[in-house]
Amino acid sequence: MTSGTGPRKRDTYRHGDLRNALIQAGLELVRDGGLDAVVLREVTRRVGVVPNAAYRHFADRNALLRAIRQAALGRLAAAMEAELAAQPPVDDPAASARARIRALATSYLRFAQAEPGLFRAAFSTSDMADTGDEAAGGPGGSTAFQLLGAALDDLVSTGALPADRRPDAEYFVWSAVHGLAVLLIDGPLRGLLPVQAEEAGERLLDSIERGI
Amino acid sequence: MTSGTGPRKRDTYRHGDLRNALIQAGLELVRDGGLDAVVLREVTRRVGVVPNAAYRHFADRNALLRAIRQAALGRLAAAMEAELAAQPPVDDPAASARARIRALATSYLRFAQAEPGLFRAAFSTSDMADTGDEAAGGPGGSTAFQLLGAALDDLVSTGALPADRRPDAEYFVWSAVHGLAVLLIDGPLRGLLPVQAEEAGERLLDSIERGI
DNA sequence: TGTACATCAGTGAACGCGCGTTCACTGATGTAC
DNA sequence: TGTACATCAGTGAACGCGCGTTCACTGATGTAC
Repeated sequence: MTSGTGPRKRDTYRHGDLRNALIQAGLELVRDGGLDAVVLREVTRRVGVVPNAAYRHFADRNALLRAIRQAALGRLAAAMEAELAAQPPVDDPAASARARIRALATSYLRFAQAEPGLFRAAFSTSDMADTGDEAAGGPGGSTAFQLLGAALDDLVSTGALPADRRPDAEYFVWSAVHGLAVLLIDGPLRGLLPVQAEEAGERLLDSIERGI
Repeated sequence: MTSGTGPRKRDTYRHGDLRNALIQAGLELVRDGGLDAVVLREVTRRVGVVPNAAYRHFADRNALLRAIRQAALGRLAAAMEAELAAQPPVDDPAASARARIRALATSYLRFAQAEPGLFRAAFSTSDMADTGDEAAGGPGGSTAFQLLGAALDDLVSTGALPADRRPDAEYFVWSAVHGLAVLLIDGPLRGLLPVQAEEAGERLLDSIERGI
């Protein structure tokens, strides 16, 4: 056992990857306390570094907050990409595109339920005078929105969706899915079991496919 | 002109309605700073009262925060009720129920755009260890959700919506509308003019009616 | 109508606290010769 | 391979600040007689 819980002991004077370590510790705090819980001193404490060491890597607390939020967005995108990659191949290209949309929505909802703290932080704005920084993508580099847009494009190119209904369809789909996610974690549907949530997601997707 | 800006001068020793005044001042702070901006000392400062006076009316800062959040929810519900009341009468009862749903959705989206601070606060949860208090209604006493449910019920009773599609329909409708609201104030659709937002709302409602 | 009194809303002063940020520093690391 | 040196990541100490909350108080108001 080389490391327990609590602040890690460094054997080197330099940390090596402090910037990243601070973000990870920040995510941990966000997980069960929201962005408000990201107290600069507590973040550095967890990493086992003196408070002002953070200033080597972030201009101020706000910059750290922004980086953490971006990281949360990145995790969401990564979860969606992973689900997409795990999808079994489907012969019919139209069915494939439809399945991808369902996979994206499902993983979105699952992430929200599994990581409500990160999910909320990813979409929180009231803090950090939001200097319009863009959403972070996953390892593949695509944001959640872009993944959805691509799947909808395929739906059109396979003829499964009339081209005149394509414009802005991602806004409708994303709105519905995001709205359900909010209901599930903070609204009247909070407390639903994962299975029930999955089912609610399926029914929502039926409605979406009808409505699109 | 009996009162200017800044802390009000009281002519009586007692305030008379301090509890309510604190909530109103809190809403003002929330409007452009989010719930984080609701600093107990600042709230009392604005009302022209000493900080600890707040403790006559709220157990602690968190209780004040909860009351403010409830008030924000109440304002939303009130806006929706008002829009409903302003609706011209329609002969066909099915058309009337549909119109009411559109009116509710429209006012919801309008409120989000006009009062993003209050809207976010109304649905924020990360703060204040949320001891499951229920959503506040408008003057009529109904919450946003209940108003929507009633309109959907009417859609069924007029035969415009098959009864087997009724269950949980409000979740779908609310999800989509709430999701769009979030897109409009914090997402990629932020910055849309009110007219454009109105149009996006209309198109979303077309999709919803198709999908429901 | 007048007086005595209890209530309790708001006062005034103070507390300890942890925060974000600044400064001048130190010493491990990587590079040039 | 060995030495001198510049870099700059992390240190240590300190700052001023405004916060939430507590305490014992005061005096306007409403009520009982």
